[in-house]
Amino acid sequence: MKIVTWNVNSIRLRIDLLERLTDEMAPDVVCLQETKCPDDLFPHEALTRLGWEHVACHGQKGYNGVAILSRRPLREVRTQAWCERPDCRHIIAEVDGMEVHSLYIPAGGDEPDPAKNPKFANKLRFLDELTEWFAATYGPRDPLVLAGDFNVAPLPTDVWDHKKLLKVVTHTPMETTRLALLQQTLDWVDTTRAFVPADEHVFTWWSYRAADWRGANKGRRLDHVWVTPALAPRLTGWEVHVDARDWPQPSDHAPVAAVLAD
DNA sequence: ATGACGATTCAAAATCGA
Repeated sequence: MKIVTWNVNSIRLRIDLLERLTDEMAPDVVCLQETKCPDDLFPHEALTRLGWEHVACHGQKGYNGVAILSRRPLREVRTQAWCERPDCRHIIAEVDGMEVHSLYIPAGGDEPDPAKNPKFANKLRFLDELTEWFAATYGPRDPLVLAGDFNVAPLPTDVWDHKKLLKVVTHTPMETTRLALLQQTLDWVDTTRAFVPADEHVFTWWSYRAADWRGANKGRRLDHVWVTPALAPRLTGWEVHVDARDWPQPSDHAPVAAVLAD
């Protein structure tokens, strides 16, 4: 069972890249973020042609949007709203005895000060609400997968320069401490870091503004697949499909995979 | 320090991303 998460940055614009992802990564489940597509315009027919017969989507016009694509049937599809906002950022479905969550945590704007920047305040509240909800709703023995664009780079090696980014949104202590609290709720296993030592850099996002993204390599690890301890013994592999950042008209995020034994 | 890019939207310039 291979689970991929990808911030696609427009599902309609990048449907051909989703075909390439399907071919090159051969996932069983794909969690998408930033689909930027209302549900009535979601490209179901194109996805069916790619073999994605089971699709759950939760989208709106222009912004946000999440989806789950699956080879096998999805059950109990539902969505979650946060911070009393209409944003489409969280969809949940059961597949093969697991509950899969596709999650898009807010970016948070530029200024990392909740008193000055309402978007950053909203991001912190979003993280706090998630933490309270997971702690109240589930236990570590529930078989859960939490995958998505968390918009937080938790470890010093999850950014290209830890010191330079401490005051940059995605890597501030206000965000990383909150993400750590979320991780503690169910003793979530960060699947990429189950394989890559904490002193090694891993990135999943590179800005569109870099002239030479690969050469400069000023990346951040914003995309994550977490599993509960119930699923952790089945974890057998990981991948960041970095080459996807070089596909024609790419997303600025690379797909991230976790592999679980069947 | 600024801007660099890219997607979307009542279709031109603004907003958002991170």
